[in-house]
Amino acid sequence: MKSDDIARLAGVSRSTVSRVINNYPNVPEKTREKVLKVIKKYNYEPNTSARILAGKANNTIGLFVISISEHDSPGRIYRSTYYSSFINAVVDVANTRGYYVLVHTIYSGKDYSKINHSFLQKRISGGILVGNEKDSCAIKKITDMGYPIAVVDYDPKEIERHKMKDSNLIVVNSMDFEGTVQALNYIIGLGHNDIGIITGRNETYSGKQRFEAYRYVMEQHGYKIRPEFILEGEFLKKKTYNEVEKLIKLKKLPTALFACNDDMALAAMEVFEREGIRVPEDISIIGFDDIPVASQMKPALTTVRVPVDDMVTKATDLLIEGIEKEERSFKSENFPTEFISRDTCMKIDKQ
Amino acid sequence: MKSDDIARLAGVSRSTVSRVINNYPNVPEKTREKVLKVIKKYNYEPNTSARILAGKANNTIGLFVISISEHDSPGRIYRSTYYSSFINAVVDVANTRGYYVLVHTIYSGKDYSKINHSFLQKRISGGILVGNEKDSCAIKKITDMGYPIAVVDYDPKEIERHKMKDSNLIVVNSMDFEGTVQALNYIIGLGHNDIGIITGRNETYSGKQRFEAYRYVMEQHGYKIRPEFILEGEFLKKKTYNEVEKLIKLKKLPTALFACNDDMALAAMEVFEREGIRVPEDISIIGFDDIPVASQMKPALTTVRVPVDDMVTKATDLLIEGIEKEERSFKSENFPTEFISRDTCMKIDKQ
DNA sequence: TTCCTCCGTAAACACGCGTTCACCAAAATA
DNA sequence: TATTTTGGTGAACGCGTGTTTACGGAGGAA
Repeated sequence: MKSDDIARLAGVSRSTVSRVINNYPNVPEKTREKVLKVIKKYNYEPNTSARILAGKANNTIGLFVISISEHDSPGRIYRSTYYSSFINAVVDVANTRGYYVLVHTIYSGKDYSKINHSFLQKRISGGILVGNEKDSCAIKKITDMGYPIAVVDYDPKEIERHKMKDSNLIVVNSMDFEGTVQALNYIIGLGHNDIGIITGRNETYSGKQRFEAYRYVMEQHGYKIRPEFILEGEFLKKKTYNEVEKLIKLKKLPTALFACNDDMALAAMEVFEREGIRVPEDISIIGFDDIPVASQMKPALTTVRVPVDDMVTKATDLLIEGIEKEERSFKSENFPTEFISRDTCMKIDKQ
Repeated sequence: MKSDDIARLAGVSRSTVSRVINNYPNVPEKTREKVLKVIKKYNYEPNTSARILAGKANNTIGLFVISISEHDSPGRIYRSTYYSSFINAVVDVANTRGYYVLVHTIYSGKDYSKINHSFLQKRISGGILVGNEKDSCAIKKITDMGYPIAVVDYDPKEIERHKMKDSNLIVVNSMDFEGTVQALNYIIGLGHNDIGIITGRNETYSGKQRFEAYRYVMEQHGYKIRPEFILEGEFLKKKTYNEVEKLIKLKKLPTALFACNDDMALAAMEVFEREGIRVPEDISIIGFDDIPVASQMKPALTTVRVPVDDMVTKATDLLIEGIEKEERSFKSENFPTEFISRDTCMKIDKQ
């Protein structure tokens, strides 16, 4: 069933059918209804590839996810919850708005050419990705081509640096600096001043923010940052296991540990438990993100909630809106975090 | 950059370029190399839409996921880990084999027409979905069209019933009946005979299997199944909260509870803890799936591991293989489960 | 030398739809 | 009534690539 057939069955020309489908003017109501009836009857829908070839939009957005699955033990793969909910949210929003979602994993900066490729091939008319400053030039290249993309977790400084304020770009962030300050002030309020940190990845805006806020708060209060209390976790559980095991060999442990995400906080708790170090009696822990598990742990993890779902939903919404209105404008949105006090922190004088 | 340009630059005709790209015969080695050099130089790749329109394969598989996000509390969405790892695995495998993945959520049986639609539009050349007997006719329709699909968690009886043994169908299951028997025999070995169950969804093969195995084992041992000990959990946490709250109002509780997935087991544990019922001292609990959290809980959840990642990987592999070899055959694969004993079960005489 | 075969190539058509342009009929105006 | 104006329509072309067909040249056999 193609438009030729519909035209024949409705007794009009193919171009009239096209005009009806695309809601163009210059077609009298009577003719329009006649054509629509035939379309309805045969359940006709124009062929996507042909439409794309003829220059129409493709109703598809690309989702590019950085692959960070960890092989916990042989044969077992741990996939971060963070990115999983990411995909789900995008697909949900896009589907309800009539869009397809093409998911692609990205392994290294080199893979960023895949994004351009998908645009060039007209497979997608918009893209969503998680920011990564290491590849900020790649993003610049994409926006320079005029392709609309939405980036979640991206440094505003990079936007300035690449002069992307007038490109077709959507940036959605969470206010991690403020969130970190709030969490650390809370733990300091409990009497802690030997506070360690498990850092994330510095190529990430959120990773940078959380670390810098840590430094800022410590300096503000005049507390010393011991280099041996800075654990390089890279947002990964595996890395965290190693770092924490190194940490507990020290003579003196920090009284509190701020992990830049929940995955690492949980990993640290595992090691502590194995080694007989009690949380929060011997050491207080704070995480970041508030992944679903955090509340179910024992003790339940004190953390900072990042509204990932809202952020991704917003990013997708703005992207599709921009595509449909054919706007070419820069948009930015910041979501506040929420401090959630649970059971992994304790007053220092009780210890 | 289109094939016309390549032809001109290489000094040949466009059809020669096409023959080179598609590895057809009748093109002398010298010409082939010349053309390949130009293609390489300009980084040319044929336009996908045009290829599809001209009848070529589209290098894309569709992934249709049943949407079962739960709204835990207002503004918070809980998405089952089960389906998340599903998407990740498919995308990983497909991408490494050079395939795109189009993800679509399905809400009801009616949405199954979307699958046919994607095939008709030649957007995809293969599909992967999670089984759901409620819509088994829809799957029949798809296979009847000759479209290759892979189904994870699908009842072999449905295949018989619809006579799909000679269709282009791949079915991948886990051996849940055996897994359940093993788990229940373990708990019975600990002295339990008042064993309750939190059921999954019966439209699901795994849900059916796990429940029937429960009935089978109980009957084998001559233990009575009390209707009030059968909680209808539907694989959902929310539903489980309600059911467990109803359960604990009874005078006599079961001494052990078999949950048809980990999500529900964890939900039950939450309620028990809130109500001061100790696990495993007052009640033993077994889950199913072994989602990553299970091992991190306190007490760590005793469960039956389902190799979801392996299953999905296999399904995707077989699907792509079938597409590329243009085989039209039925294939079925069953993955064994693994019983994992942790800390949520206890001998009955100790209680 | 002549005829036939084989091989490499280019031109032409097909895929299904969007779009432009020119044409014709009907309505409006003079 | 004659002339413009307007509105509706269909023919033709373009999108980029696969495939078929026909043609021309080279090589071998009679």
